[in-house]
Amino acid sequence: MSNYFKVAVNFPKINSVLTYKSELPLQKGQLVEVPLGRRTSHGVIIEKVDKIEFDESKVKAIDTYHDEVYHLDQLELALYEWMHKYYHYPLGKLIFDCLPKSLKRPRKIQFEQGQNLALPFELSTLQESIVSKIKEQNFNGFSQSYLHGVTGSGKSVIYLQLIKKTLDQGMSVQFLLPEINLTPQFTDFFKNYVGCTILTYHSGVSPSEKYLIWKHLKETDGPVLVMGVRSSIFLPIPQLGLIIIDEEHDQSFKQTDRCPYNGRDVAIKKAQLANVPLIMGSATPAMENYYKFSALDSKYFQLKERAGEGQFPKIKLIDLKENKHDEEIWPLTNESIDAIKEALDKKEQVLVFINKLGYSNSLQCRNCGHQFYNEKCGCMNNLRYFKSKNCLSCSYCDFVMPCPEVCPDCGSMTLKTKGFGTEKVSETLSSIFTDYKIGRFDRDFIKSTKDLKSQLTAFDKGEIDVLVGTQMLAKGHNFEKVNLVVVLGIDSILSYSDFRSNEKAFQLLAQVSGRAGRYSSDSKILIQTLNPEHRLFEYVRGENLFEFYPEELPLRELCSCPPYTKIAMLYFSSRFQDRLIPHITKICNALKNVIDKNFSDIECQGPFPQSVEKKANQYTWGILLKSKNLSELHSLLATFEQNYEDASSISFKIDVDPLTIF
DNA sequence: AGCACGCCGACT
DNA sequence: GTCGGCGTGCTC
Repeated sequence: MSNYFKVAVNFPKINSVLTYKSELPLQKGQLVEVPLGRRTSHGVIIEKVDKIEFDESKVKAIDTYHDEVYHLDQLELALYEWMHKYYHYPLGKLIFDCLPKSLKRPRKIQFEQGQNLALPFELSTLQESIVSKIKEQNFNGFSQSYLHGVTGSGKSVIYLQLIKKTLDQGMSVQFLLPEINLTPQFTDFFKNYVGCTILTYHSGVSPSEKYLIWKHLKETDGPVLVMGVRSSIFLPIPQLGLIIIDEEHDQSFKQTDRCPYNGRDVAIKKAQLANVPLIMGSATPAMENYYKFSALDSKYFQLKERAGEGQFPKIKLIDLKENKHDEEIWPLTNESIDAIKEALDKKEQVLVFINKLGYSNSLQCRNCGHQFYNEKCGCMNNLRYFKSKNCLSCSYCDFVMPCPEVCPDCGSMTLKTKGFGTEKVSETLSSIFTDYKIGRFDRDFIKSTKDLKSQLTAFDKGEIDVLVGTQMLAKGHNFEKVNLVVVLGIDSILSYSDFRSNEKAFQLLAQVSGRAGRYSSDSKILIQTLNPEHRLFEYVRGENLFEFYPEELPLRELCSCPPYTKIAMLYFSSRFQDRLIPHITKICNALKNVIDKNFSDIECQGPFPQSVEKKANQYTWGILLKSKNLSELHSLLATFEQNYEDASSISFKIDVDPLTIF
């Protein structure tokens, strides 16, 4: 007499839960191997069922047991099931996307142990009062608290106190943070002052280490502190007692490939399912969270002052309209150069921030005007020029070609560069400040955690005087001798037309300005812009950071955008534009029909092409769904999935809570 | 996603 | 003739 089991199988159809039979006493959450079509696949036992509602002869038998390290517990299974429903993503595929590779022969590793030192300073009155309010009011089962505090206001110290309280009760803490924040500087702070095992989990951790971390967590009861990026939310933490999400607003919490989940929102759900408190923090909260928390007195805490002697930097805007082009120093201005010179004379260090990689945005023939596109992937965007690697590369896929010596059209020898990136700026600075060392800090220059550490160490030791970098530079690092930050190329960010672009530009500028004057009372930010009257610049200064939100919220309400509505995108992709457009048009019309009849709260816009319509030889178009009512949105998406008929060579993807709608 | 079947053009 | 390109269909 065999039993029937529902098994979530690793394949990409929305109904990836299939029924199998077995004589074995299989447990919920157990990993198994099952026959699927003409092959075998991985699966997870979801539940035992007594009856099946279809032809018995079709049911196949479960093959074998699988790795016990990944045996899912009740909480893990519930979390995956919630994600499956919320993100409309196949359950089986979701689970196997989230679990690391199973290894037969992992190499040994040593886990780090906290030093349990006493704090060498006392908490401020404000910090102390926030800690005790959270402990008293929000530490009893699931609750959410928010720390809205400027850079340097001591959010970390508050986290630390709450971590210690949790560990003292024999419970573990899960600490989530953006990839780039996982620098030794940041983690060492916690390693010094807690007494338990500390596990760090990020993209630099090898499959072998990931496997062993998982195994360790499954086998231990002892309280641990896990500090990790987005994907660490899936770790099976023993005796979970607290979840913290630092830099909650950061875009890297959102996964862009596979299941487009937001690690922050999954973490909130996890805290709720595990019935533990959750703390979020940021200097520049996501609009959604400001909206949700700012009216909740007992859960929302503002820290408006820097804790140490550090003062907010002064903001100085340099109007590029008044600065004539000077080939020698372009893209910098005389004013920036003078300020950098002054700082270097004082033996201080300088950060220069640009949001672009490489040497120039594009190359163009001076003679015939020929431009270089990525013909292979088909997108009509210019290839970026990288001087030291002497190549042209596509910003949207991995296409790279060697830089041509002459124009392929007319044979002319002179190719001119247009626009600039980190490489160009560091070259210009090197030619001006010949006695100083100019360093770079971007994805192109820093490939690994090792590179990151060594570049930061070099800067700390003063081996580098000016550090030129992208976003990577803007997050989390504390530089003692930096009192000047120069910001270039911000105009291209201000001119995006997404509903979130103000928020993004604001967060970026605020973060960049948070890098200066952490330990000084005299620091400044120079921003080169064609648009110095832009209202965003008003809010970037520390004491004004809080004013951005009440100004921005009404605009969101006016355009029916989040946080006032929930949105989802439906993306359709194909190699054939002439099949894609009629198909998505038909789908969109059908959707609008259904919405008219049954979903009065939903608004449907589109179809429209993605901002880069063709990428890696695939055309992509989208449909936008907006709703004041989340459950209606989900029920429409579910209806769509059930009734959608596959069309040949067209794939589709659902993105719930997309970060961008173009 | 795999994996096989089947249909068509190209080449020993 | 048959090798292999890829379009199509199915997975308890």
